[in-house]
Amino acid sequence: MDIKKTYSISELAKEFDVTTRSVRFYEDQGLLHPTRRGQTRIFSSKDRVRLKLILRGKRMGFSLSETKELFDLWDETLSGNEKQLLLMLDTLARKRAQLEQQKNDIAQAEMEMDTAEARCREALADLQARKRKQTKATTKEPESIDQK
Amino acid sequence: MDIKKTYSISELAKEFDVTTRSVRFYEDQGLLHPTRRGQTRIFSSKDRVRLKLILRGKRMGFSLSETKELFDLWDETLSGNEKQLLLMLDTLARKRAQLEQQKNDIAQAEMEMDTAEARCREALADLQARKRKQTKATTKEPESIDQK
DNA sequence: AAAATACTTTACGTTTACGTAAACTTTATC
DNA sequence: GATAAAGTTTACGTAAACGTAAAGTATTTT
Repeated sequence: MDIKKTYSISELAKEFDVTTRSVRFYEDQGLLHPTRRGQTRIFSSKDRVRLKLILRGKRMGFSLSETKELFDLWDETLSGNEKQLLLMLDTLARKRAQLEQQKNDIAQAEMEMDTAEARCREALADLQARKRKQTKATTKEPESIDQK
Repeated sequence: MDIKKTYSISELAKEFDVTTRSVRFYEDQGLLHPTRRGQTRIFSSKDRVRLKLILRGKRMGFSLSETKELFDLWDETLSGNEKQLLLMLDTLARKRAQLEQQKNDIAQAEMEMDTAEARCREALADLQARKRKQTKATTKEPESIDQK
């Protein structure tokens, strides 16, 4: 059970650091389904979870429509007929493959960042060694810690 | 050392499964820097590597301009002054943090997919158990695999 | 009750990452 | 040397994901 049952648009916006405009847009696109009290939107904790999923999806490079497809598929799956269930399993498998690819990409990127960082540190060490030499050579100037 | 020294636009496009339009666009945005023989673009193996990086970046949810920033920063870093080196190290650290976040996101997503899949399989098993019962109960009608 | 605050709809604007078409040139092939 | 294949520029079109402004309503605070 979540702490609260319902949320206003600005509560959600603040919590997840998005604009209310975005939240309304997600509703427009059929990703969120707040009820209304008069005109005012009332978001359920299900909506809250979905917003979290939307944003995670974005960080993972998923488009809104991809995320929507997943939501819709899941909703249909809950209605429980066999075809939907099989379709969902299939989709899950495909998404898993995607995640594997992303993990590979990340691992590669990390390796390259390792070597990039190493090179940077080498170059830095070089520069600083040279600086020390220069300082020794010209002992008269003490402003060796020169920044600007 | 790579197999080849230079590449045509369509070679690269084919190898990485993008359109030539995209490749030209990446050049336009300053991410690739082919030389010319007359009008024709000639891509170096450095360009090839960069194209690979562009596409990986996209899979990881990076925009072209983010990727370009990294390229530019790296080029400047190679010019070797201390400020650039420190800036690069800083940027690398920030990117690492981003990758950590993505790894968390992926781990979360995988967990949720695990439970989703489990539920699917349960539901499927349920349905199939019921089907078997029905078949036993009403042995007279063989059209128990009712679909429509 | 007036003012401030929060929320609403409507609608046009913007950026990103290309697609698509037109009209032309260069290079390879028969 | 014709013709096909691959490449080029120019330029307009488009979908996604909001930003931003306008103009109104509802609620809360003073």
